[in-house]
Amino acid sequence: MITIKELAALCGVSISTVSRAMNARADVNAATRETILAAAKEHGYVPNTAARNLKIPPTRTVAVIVQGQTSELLIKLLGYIDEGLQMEGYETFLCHVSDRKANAETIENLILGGNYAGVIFLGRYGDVDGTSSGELSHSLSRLEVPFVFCTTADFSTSPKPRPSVKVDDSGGAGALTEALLDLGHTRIAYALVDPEDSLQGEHAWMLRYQGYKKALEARGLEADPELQIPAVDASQPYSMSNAYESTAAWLKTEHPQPTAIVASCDAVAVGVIRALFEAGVDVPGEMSVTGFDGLDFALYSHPSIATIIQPIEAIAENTVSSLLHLFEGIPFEETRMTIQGEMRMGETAAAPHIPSLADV
Amino acid sequence: MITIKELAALCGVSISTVSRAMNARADVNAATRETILAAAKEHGYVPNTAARNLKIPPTRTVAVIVQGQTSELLIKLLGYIDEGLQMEGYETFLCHVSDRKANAETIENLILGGNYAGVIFLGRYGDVDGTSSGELSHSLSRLEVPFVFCTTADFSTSPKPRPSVKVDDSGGAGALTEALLDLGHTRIAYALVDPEDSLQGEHAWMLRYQGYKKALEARGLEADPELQIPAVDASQPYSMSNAYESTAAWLKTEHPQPTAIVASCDAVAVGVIRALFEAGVDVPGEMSVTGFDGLDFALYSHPSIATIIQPIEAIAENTVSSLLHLFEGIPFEETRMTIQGEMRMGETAAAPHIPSLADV
DNA sequence: CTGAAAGCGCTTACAG
DNA sequence: CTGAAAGCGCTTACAG
Repeated sequence: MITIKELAALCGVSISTVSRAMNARADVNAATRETILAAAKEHGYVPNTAARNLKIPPTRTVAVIVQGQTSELLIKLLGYIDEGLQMEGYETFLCHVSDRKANAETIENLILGGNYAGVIFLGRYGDVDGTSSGELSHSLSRLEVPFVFCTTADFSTSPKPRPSVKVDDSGGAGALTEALLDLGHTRIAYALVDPEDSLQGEHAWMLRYQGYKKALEARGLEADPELQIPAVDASQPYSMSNAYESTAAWLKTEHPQPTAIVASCDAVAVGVIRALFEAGVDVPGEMSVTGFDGLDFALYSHPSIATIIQPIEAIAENTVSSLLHLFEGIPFEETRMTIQGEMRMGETAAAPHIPSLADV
Repeated sequence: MITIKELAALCGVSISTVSRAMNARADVNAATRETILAAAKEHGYVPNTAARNLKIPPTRTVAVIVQGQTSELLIKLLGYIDEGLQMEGYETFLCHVSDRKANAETIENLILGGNYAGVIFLGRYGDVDGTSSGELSHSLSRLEVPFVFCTTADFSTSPKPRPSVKVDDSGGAGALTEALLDLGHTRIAYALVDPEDSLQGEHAWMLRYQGYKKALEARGLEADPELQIPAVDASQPYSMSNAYESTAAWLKTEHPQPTAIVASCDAVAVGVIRALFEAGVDVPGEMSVTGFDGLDFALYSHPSIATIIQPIEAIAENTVSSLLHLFEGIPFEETRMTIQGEMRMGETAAAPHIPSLADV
C-alpha cells in the first residue's frame, strides 16, 4: 500500500526515477535501479494499476469476458485462446460476469475501464430472455474497442455484426440425427425443449434443435410434438440434473415410444441415459442417445456418448485471428464463422431394436 | 471513449456536475441530471473506472481469484459465494489467472490495482512446484487487504496463516478407504500418484493420498507400492484422459491384483473405470472404484461413482463469514477450517469378488 | 542519467 | 444547486 511518492522519499530519488526503474527503462543508472527495486521489494511496493492505466496507451492485453457458468469447453477454449494471443505478444485477462450482472453497465464499465486492446466474448452474453440483451448489444455496438464473439454469435441488430466464431450447431445436430436415421431409427425424440419457448433463434440451443428438425424433414419425417421432452425446470434447461428429472417425468407420461433421443448436449445426454437406466431401458439396446460437445466425460464414460466434438482449437485460432485482423483494421470478410465439429458415434447409438418373437 | 470533460462541454455544465449526476448524488437539479444522463446515454459516456478507482475509497467489491482450470466445483462454489456476499451488500468480481501468470507480480497487481474490499482465493494458487509459490505467499502475506483461501489452505510459511476453508480431504479419502475395507477389500490400489512426487504436503491431492494410507494403516495394512498407479503424464496428473492412459498402461504391467481402486477425484475415477472396462474388468463386480468431489457426472453416470460429495454450500458460507470477520477486525479463531463431505456409495463399490468354482 | 512539471479522468470538499 | 480547484498515483516529454 506504499505509493511511488513514499518509495521515492525512501530511496532519496524523484518519483520519475522510481517510475523509470519500475518500468525497466534503460535510462536509469544501474546502481540506482537496484536500490529502488530492492526497496520496492522490501516494502512491497506495487505500482497502482488504476493510476497506471490512466497514463499508458492501450495495453497489449485482451479481455476475455465469460458470463455465467463456465464449462470444461470454455476453459479449454480459453487455454488455446490465451496461447494463441500470447504468441502474438498479447496478454489475456479473463473477466467473469455473473448472469445477474450481465447488463450493459457492468460490461461497459469492464471494457472501458480496463484499457484493453480488444475484447473476446466467450460463451453467451446478455440475458437469456433478451430483455437487456438488446440494451447490451446496443451499447456494445457503439464501443470502439475491437471485439469478437466466440462460441456465440453477435445478437445485436447492428447492420454490421461483429465477427463471431462458433461450431456449426445446426449442422452438428443435423448430422447426428441423420446418423440415427441411417441406422434405421424413425421415431427420434429430442431432449430438452423449453416449454416456455423463450430462446432466441440464434442461440446454440435453438440452432441444435433446428438442426434436428431439419434433418427429419429432409427425410420426409417431422418432429413429433409428443417426442419433444420438455424441461421440468425451465430456468436451467441444460443441466444434467434437470435432464434426468425431465426425462424421468416424461417417461411416465403417455407418448409414442421413440427408439432414439437426440440430446442438446453431453450433460443432457448423461441425465437422459441415467433416467433411461433407472426405468430399465437399455442404451443402446433399446434406445440410442446422442449428445453434443465432446466433453471428457462423454468420451470416457461407459457407454461413451455419440456426440459432436467441438473443434476447440480451430475455434480458438479463428477467434484470435479475427481479433488480430480487427487490430490491423483489415475488414474480416467472413463475419460469422461456423466450424464443423467432428462426429464420434460412441457406444450409445446403434440400430433400433427390432422386436422379435423372443420378446413377446 | 468520450470523457467527462467532453460531456460537460456538450451539456454546458461543469465536470463536477456531470460527476454528481453520474453518481446519482442528490444535490443536482433534477432537470440538469436528466439532460446529463440523456447525453451520456446518447454519446455512450461511461466513467473511466481506472480514474474512478483512483479517487473512491475501497469499494464493496470482493475479488475472487481463480487460477488455472476452473471446474464444476469451483463454479458452483462461486455461485454460492457470490450469493452470500451479495446478501451482505458486497459485489463479487472474478479474476482468472492462468497458471502461467500465477506469479507474485500478476496477483499483486490484480489485488492492489483493483481497490477491493477483500480477496478470496478459489481453488489453488501459485505454482504447483512451489518455486514461485513461496515468493507469492511471501508477498501475499504482506498485503493489507483481507483475504481468505477457499478450497485450498494458506501455504505461506507465515506464522499467522490466513483463514482457509476446505473439505476434509484426508478424512474423506480415509472414509472411502474404510468403507472399502468394511466391504472386505484388502488389496486396495490408489490412482494416481505423482511419480515425481513434487506435490507439497498440504495440497488436496496429497491429503487425499495420505487419508487413504492412514486408513489402511489403521487396519494394520499398508499401501503396497506396487498398487500405486503412477501418472503417465505428470504435468496433468488429475485429468480424466491421463487417468485413463495411466490405468490402461498400469493394467498391462506385472503387479498384485487389487480388488478396489481409490481414485483421487471423480474425473480420475471415470478414466480408471474406462480403462478397466476396455480391459474387460467389470465394475463393481470384479473391481470397486471410488472417486472424490461429487460432481454431476459422478452422481448421474451409470454406474454412479462411490464418492465424497464436497460440502459446497457450507464451504461457501464459511468462506464468506471468514471474510466478513476479517472486515470487522474480529480475529477468526478457527483459522484453518476443514469441513466433512458426505459419502455416497454409488454403484461402483461392492464386496470383493470371491472366486468360486464357476470361475475356474 | 535525473528532476520538476504537466496531465491522464475522475471525485469531492470548499466556496459560492 | 453549481463551479473552480485540489489531488488520487502514476508516466512521460522537457529540460538540464
